[in-house]
Amino acid sequence: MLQFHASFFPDLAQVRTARVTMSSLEGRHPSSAATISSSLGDSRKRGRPDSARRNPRKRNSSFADFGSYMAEKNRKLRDQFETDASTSSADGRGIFRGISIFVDGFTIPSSQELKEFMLKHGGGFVNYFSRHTVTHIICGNLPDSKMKNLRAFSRGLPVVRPAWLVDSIAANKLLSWFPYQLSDGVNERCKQQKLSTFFTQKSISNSKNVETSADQQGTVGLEGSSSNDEVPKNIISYAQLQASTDEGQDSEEFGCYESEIDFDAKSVEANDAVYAISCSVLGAFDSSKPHIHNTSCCGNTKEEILDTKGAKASNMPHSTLTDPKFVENYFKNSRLHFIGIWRNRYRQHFSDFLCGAKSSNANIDSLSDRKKTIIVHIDMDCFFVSVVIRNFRDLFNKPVAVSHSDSLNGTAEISSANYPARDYGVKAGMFVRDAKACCPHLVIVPYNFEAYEEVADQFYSILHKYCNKVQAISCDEAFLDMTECSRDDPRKLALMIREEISKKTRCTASAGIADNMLLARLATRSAKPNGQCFIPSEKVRDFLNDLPVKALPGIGHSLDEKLKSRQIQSCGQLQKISKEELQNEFGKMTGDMLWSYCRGIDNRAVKTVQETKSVGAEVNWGVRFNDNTDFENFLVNLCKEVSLRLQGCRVQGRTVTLKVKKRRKGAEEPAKFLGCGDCETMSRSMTIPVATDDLISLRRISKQIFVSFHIDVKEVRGVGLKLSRLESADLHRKGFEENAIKSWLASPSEKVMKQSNKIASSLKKGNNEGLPPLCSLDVEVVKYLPPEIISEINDIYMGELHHFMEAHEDENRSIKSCKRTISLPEQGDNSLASSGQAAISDVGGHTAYELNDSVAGPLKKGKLPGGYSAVAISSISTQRKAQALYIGDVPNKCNELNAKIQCRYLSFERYVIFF
DNA sequence: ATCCTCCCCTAC
DNA sequence: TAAGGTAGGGGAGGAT
Repeated sequence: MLQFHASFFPDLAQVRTARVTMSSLEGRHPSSAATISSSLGDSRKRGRPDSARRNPRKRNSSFADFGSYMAEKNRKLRDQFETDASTSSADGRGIFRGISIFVDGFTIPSSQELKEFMLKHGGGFVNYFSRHTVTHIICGNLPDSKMKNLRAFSRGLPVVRPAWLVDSIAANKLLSWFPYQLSDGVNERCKQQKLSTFFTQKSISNSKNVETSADQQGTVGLEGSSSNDEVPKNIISYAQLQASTDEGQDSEEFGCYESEIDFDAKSVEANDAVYAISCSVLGAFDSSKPHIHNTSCCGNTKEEILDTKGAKASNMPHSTLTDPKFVENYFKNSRLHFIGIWRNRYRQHFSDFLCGAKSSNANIDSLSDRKKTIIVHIDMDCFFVSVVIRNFRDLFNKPVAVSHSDSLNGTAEISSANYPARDYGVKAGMFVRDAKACCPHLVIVPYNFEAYEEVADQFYSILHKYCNKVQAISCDEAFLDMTECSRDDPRKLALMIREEISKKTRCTASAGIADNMLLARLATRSAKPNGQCFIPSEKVRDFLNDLPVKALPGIGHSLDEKLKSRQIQSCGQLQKISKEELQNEFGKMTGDMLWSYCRGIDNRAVKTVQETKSVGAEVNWGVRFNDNTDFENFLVNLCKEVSLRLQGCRVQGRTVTLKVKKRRKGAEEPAKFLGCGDCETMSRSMTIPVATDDLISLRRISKQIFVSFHIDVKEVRGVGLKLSRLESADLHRKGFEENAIKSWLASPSEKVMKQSNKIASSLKKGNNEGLPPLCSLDVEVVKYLPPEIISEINDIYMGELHHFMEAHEDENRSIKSCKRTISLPEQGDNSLASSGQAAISDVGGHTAYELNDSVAGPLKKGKLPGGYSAVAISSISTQRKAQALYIGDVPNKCNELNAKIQCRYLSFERYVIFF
């Protein structure tokens, strides 16, 4: 049985249905329909009980450390900023004293540079527009429509070109801004202000933006706009939005609604007090300053505007054919990219917390002796929409969705839709045209990625304050292990957390509380939107019985279809199938998961730290190539991106995987503009013995793999590059530098060492100056290189390499006949057995083992330099002797033959092979 | 038996 | 116009 507690929303007088979804931050697969509904009432004027007003974090709580830590961190940041500002302005002449700018859109100099100018010369700079703090708006180019909107909300503030600041600095005095003001150049034919003006504008009329009369300024305000009557119902102007929020600014309480669902009402009778809070606590909270909220950094007061931060005006064309910076621009604007990389960002941002909580993983892994866990799952409600409209109360009960474009016939995708929009059937992943067909008055708002980050940071700061075992699932979703907080009722804690989230972010969150992660997550699903649900263990069976299998995490479209074809739709039905049957049908692990999950069994522990196993980048939109040059340019940029991400994570990878989407034969142009359409996906990987993050290596390897696909570049619709088998870059570099070069090359003469370094560095620079003479090349190394590399080297030697190799063919044959090979030893293996599988090490019939005792010694003892578990061996043909070159860690059980061959290639790649 | 590659599926 | 990514996990099948 479900007991529903009242929920409140100031503008909703009618009873609403709380829809249930799997997630608030939807992917492309729409979630299932509602299964549980709750009635939500109106409580516009309801005050909060005292218990809810008090500081949610007890002073003596075990979480105090985290709260204090966060507060201290913020304070330090603020101090740092203020110190910077005061120091800087002391140096400057203070010509901008009293001036505070807000930079809108792209400018030259950049926003960052302008900020530095202001700081240096005693002025102020705000990231978010506020009429209270900004004195001048600085703007480069803006389309007419946006200019008009800008004027509307600027309410008479000067909108000035950046040249005003630059010239003032040059003149060493504050010049009049008047000659620098931007004309709005409003097109008289275009009287309607539309929300669409917030989206990318193609035509930017810069030439118009000069010399305008002062009385235009400030007269295009919303209120005075005669065009308002002409605005269609489904289009709301930015200025209207602004005005509407202004009205509410000083008047009423800022409300939100909340539903509290307790799966078992009886079981919590003893906790009536808790539920008394839950009934009303979120009914309303003070919002006397609804537009002003403290931010987590710098302590600046920000006032946010519904702006196009996420869909910043740009007139760049957007496909690989037309935009040389396509990869970069693409990722800046991709919502899926934002979602995808968010966890990495979180790891960096909250690394202090993560380090502090590192040990918690180990402590809870042993399931047998641990006490019953209490898990809380928290998920923000329709995050992408909520964040964008959080300061626009009038939009709360209107259907709103987030998308890149509001073009009526467009194929832009809906990323997130609020509940009123969902009531019309608007779903994430829909094209805007279809969404508008469902809901003609749907309001489309642009992304605001900066705001998402800001709110996500606030969200996690709050979570860390209450709990030290937080597993981040995404920017808007997390698990908390509350087992150690048992002295507080977890339901009460969940409520306090949600209340604080609502207060701080103006967005609502839902929570699920249960014994394990699976049930907590399912509980949240029942509680949405803006509610919480507790599932006591004795009610799990009832809860699950009729639950659709699709609702279980891990069961997606494919598995759901397979189960449907076997007449299994609910967890109750799935429970009737034996584990063996499920394992036979779906594989061991999947079968096990199905069997456990449909019974509510989940032994996963909340993991505060998760190891990165792969890093990659992929683009499957806007990808079109005319020729190989196009493709290669794109691939280089993709490699750059991956290389940077690897460096950002301080890891390097050994396995490089290239994935290419190729237009399927006969496939038509995709319905989606510049989409990839119907494709075949091809993927191939190459494993190298030494991990890399090097752009040149990635470029070479990825190109080599692509060549092996034999695809016409005109057919390519998507490309992805990923590195796995990651190793720590720091450890790798340390091992490489300290053990390899120094230890192995220290023994030869200084001369050799110097020569080696010279070659290495010249190769790194990409020139061939200082390359060894052709006759010093080890043909045995070169011939194992991929053909395109051979070709490249051949070019370096002006075509002489091929002749050289041919000339040595006979000699090579004779050498082969007497070649011996070595194998990499197994751990603890004392012998270096001859495998006969590949010729790797020698030119003169000697193996590394025989030649170099400094290698053989440690190997024999099973003890390797630098604590590494194995060595890779390559050849050095200097003085026609083979030597072993220690190049790093090779996994114990790697494919030896493969490793040897690739080792040669890689050695060359990494320029540590010295001829 | 174990590992590897190439997929596919899933969640966000 | 429009930004269809990222990463983890597991299964199938082949190599060793």
